[in-house]
Amino acid sequence: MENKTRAKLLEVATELFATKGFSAVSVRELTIAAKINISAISYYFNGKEGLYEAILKDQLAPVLQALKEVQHHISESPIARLTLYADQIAYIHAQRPFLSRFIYSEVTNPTEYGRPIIENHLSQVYQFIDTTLREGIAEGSFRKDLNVTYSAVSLVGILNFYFIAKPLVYKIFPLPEQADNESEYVAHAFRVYLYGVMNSTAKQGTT
Amino acid sequence: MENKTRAKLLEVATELFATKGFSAVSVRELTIAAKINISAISYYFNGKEGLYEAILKDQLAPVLQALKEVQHHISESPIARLTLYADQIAYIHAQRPFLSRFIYSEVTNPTEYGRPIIENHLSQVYQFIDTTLREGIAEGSFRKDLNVTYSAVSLVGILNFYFIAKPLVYKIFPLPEQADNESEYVAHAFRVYLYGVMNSTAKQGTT
DNA sequence: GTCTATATTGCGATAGAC
DNA sequence: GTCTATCGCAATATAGAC
Repeated sequence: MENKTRAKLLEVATELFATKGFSAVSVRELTIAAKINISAISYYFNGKEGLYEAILKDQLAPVLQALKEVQHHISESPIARLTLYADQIAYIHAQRPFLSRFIYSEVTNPTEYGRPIIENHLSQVYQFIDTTLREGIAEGSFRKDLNVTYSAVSLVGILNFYFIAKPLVYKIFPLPEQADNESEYVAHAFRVYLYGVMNSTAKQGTT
Repeated sequence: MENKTRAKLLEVATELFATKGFSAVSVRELTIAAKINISAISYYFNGKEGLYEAILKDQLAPVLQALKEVQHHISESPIARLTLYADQIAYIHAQRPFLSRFIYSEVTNPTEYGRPIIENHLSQVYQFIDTTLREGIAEGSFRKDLNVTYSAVSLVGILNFYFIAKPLVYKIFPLPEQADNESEYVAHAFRVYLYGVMNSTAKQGTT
């Protein structure tokens, strides 16, 4: 029970920053929503920016973790490694429903603090995909006429876009909200992508 | 020479709103950057919000136009229609380098004014893709085990993500900035997608 | 650790002179 | 159509009482 105020503030601020963006949220709004005193933000986080930084760091922690995890599987095949990456994306986004909003916010409208962090994260992701695609091409699994950079962007786009578009998509196509559609979508999208980049002579065994 | 002030304001505000987001831009910042008087915003656009609305409307106009254009080609094959759509995306984004930022901003952190507009636009896009994919499946061009909703999201994701990630990608992989990489990317991504959703028995004639 | 009260700054908007 | 001056308000932050 030590830090109920701090915890409540983090919880409320995560949702508000995610949905409205950093600048559109005021500290008053935060403290009213969290039902805490206005001075608590300075007390615990040294101001609004400190609070945002703490939240961003917390949100991105599992992404860094996942990247390290994937790096430990260099011995596996390129396709297996990309599959592992896709699985982790589904898992992480299922755990953190606001993560994609923070990332997209920082990509489209970077904050001073967030920009270098996001750049570093995405850079690592692209390096990993780039390397893995090159190996897959050399190995003969992927088509050799692929532009590796473009293919890397395509993979990130096809896997991640769902998480930001989700509320909109469910508004347009009222599907049954089921338990684990994150991983269902990612599996589906990853299959489309794999079929799209694979060498046509080797097109089996991916379901 | 009638409206140099108004035009300059629109130009500067488009870039600033696109890169920083609506709330993070102040009217003072705008008028200093445009070297105009602070009262011009109210005079021409009835305030900051009116200015943003005018810009958003202007940015989205070609998207609506493109959707109407595509609807006129119902007689063509599903693949031809999706190809036409992809071509138009490349063309529109090449013409409007800030468009993707406005769209992503409104999707991740909607403004009061922008939300319904963007929802309507994306709804039309998804309806079009949904319908076209269903036809393609019925016709036998696309795999019949596709989840149509997921496949629609995947197409939008794979085609559009590049435009928002572009500055970051060029930072990570310093490629030669060439004239028309928008349509080059879209063509590449669309090919990957098509290979991914097509019926494997019909896999030729798409290059 | 929580509160009130307040300092300070910047915000968006506009009245009214030119 | 452009300007200066200023209004009213909300922003973040903090000093100091409890």
